[in-house]
Amino acid sequence: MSTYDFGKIEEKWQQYWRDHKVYELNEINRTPYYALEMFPYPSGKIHMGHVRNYCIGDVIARFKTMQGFDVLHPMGWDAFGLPAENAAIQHQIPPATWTTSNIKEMKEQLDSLGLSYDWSREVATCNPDYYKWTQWLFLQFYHNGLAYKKESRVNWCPSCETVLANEQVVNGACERCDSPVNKKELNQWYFKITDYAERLLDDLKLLDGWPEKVKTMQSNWIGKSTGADLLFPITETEEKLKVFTTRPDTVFGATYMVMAPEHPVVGKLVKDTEYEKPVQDFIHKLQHLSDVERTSTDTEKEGIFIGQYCLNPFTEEKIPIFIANYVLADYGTGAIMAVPAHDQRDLDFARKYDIPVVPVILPPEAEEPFQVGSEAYVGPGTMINSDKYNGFDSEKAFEEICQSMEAEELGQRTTSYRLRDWLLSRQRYWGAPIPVVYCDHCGIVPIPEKDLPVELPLDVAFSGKGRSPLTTSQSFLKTPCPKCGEEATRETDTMDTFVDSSWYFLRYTDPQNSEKVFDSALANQWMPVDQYIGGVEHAILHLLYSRFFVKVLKDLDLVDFDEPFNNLLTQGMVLKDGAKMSKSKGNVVSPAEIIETYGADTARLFVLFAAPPERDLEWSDQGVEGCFRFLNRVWRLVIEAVDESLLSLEKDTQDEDDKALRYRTHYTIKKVTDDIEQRFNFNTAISAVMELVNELYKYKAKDRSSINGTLLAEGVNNVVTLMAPFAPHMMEELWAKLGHDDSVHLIDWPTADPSALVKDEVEIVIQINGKVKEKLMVASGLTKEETESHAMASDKVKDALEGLEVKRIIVVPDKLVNIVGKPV
RNA sequence: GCGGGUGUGGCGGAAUUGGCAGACGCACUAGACUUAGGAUCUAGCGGGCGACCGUGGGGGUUCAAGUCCCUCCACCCGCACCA
Repeated sequence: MSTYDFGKIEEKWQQYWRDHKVYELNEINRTPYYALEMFPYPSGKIHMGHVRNYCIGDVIARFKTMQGFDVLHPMGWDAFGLPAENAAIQHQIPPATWTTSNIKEMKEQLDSLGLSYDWSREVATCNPDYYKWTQWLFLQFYHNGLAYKKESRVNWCPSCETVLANEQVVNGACERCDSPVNKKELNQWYFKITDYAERLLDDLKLLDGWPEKVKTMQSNWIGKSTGADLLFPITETEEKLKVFTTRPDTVFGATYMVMAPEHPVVGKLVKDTEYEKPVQDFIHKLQHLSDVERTSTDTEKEGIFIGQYCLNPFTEEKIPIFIANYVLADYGTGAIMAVPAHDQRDLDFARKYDIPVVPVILPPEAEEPFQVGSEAYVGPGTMINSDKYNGFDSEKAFEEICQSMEAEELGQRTTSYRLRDWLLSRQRYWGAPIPVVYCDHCGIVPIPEKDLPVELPLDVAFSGKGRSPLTTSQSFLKTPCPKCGEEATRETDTMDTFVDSSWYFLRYTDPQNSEKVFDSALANQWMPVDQYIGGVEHAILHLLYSRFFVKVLKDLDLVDFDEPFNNLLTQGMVLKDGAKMSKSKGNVVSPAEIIETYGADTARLFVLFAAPPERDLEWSDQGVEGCFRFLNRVWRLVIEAVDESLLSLEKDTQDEDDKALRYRTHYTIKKVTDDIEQRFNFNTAISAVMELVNELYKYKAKDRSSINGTLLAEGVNNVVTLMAPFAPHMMEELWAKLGHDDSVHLIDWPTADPSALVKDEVEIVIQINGKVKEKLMVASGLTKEETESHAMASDKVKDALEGLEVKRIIVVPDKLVNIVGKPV
């Protein structure tokens, strides 16, 4: 008997699929289905997270193909980014060389898993024929007022004289030279994603196929809050301080003001006063802290009075202005009215600096006089200490105060979003150059479309120091102004790699188009993506940016849909010993080694079997062994059945065993189909096939005369068919051994015969007071009354009811009877 | 801090709509075959002698709770320049 030689089989079928272009898609004849997995950053080697992600996608793609769809299943490379530039600095390898060789290596590893990609559509974001269109899209944003420049702060290493990514800042110090990191103001490009905040929020309700948790996270990230902008006159100046508050109803309790230390007006207010020096010292001290650290409640609230006062227009009282660490410049107006009685952060601050705390809302069960304790009251209630609004319900006061404030031009109702505009400038080399020049005469001039792409130059130095390698390239830096022809300077910043990945799924629909970003008809035909699969760590940024891009493209009439991804599956992490696999923890399992030892089919089966896709997966070497054993069991089942000529045995009658086998076969078809299609529960799909295999072994072991070859063949063929998406190489081989001459991946997915699923008898459970006392086999489909009389007729039940008075009987037909009894 | 999630045998997990907790697999134990077994096959496998007890802890709703409600605890992930 032939043994399972996975190495040979996998190589053979991968070759076959390539030679026969099994997964290349040219014209569409059937219903289109777009299956997409998040493309990887080409770090050089695939890790188990990739294996998991791509195996999930591959099962879906193969399954949908067998169900009769024309499936688009492409792969590519998110190829720009920081690691390539680090490699260039460390080893003096050009980023392009490093990236290209990584792509080659990773592609071989992906192929070794037997994934059904249409490689003819491969894209890499670092190729000029891709980033040409990234630049083109930037220009469309620019021309439509969606790209603009403003000052923004970056992490700055004074020793390397370079900008650092958050990731490169370790405990406030530069990861390379350990110097303390500063902040520096730079003029940078932004996309106006905030213009789309409302639509990005609203359209979440179109996304029925997204996990609730991802929608919630996006909604919270956008962070819509309604409230009011209020104007507080600053005494002794003509200035007014604008604050955003979600609680205009608490304005009578505002006893001080706080501005963000970076607020542009702060400098003006303290200029040439005794407060100037301490304020500047305070600002300096905050510089190395991140927003998370600054606003953490673990961090003590700290602030400083800046020597100025505001007039609270409602109470007419003079209240002091502070700057403090807990107010952020980017949110709202960068300044708040502080109401210590009704905001915990304000209360903590007020207590520390001895500022009056005036309650203005009485909690429902509290009584006057009301004292604020250590906790601020943030709920609704009855207005107090609020002049003519006293006694109002706080929600009503909210409305009245807003109206009065608008009438007296003291402010207006507004909506504020936590979402900030998208900063896309990166002071890096390995990214798509931002296609603009700066001309002394004409200012900012976009590169004309015909001159795209603006290619990355090769005459650059990688030192890890200085503003960006691009500033060292003379061939790149100077160029004639497209408008006036005078010498101008190119923008040396490149784009955030999230820009590249916000539209790659559109390029796959028309990857070789050299005339257009993509053909709209093709995009409209394939998009939205039917199933998108990737890590939950992308739940916010990548997915939000992609949604934003599609909405802009819709407004530009390039596409006719609103959302990029109809269905989203977020897979969990791969863990070992309870922790994420990482080099530093030394708990990495290399996919290549697993494939070498057990074959790709075993590796695939394990990552799909060990946990449902949404949950974290705990790696287990022994679990891998188990999957390998199961595949061997399938192999022997088929080979033995063929070798012993069992599949052609004839038998006219059908006995109980035959019926049971047929039921099991069709039950498994239904179960596997449902599990893949409706729940993505590949683990339970696989375990259902395991059960069928166990049944088939038992059946096969019977005397030859009692074996129905047709039913056995039906079972065996279905095992191979149902397993085809999971273990594609072995099933292809077994399919051939079963005498078929077509590819198992191109046959029709089986459907269960409903007649085989009808059961004559069912087991019902009899409970007394919720405890199981008896199990009975009864005919299926009985009425409640019939079921109840079966239950009451049981001797065990009669015994158990001894001394009990029956109060109630609950009957769930075909399932359960619960008799509620009470001691007499 | 803010936001999201998870918690079931020795382990990974199953229980899809509130209806038999522990499917399937791993590990383990015993046996068979065998020169040998890290192959394969057979049987057992939550705890307790038992009545019973068991789904992170406590409380509740219900004839019935892993599933619904309240509360507490533990752990994990994201936080805008990693991708």
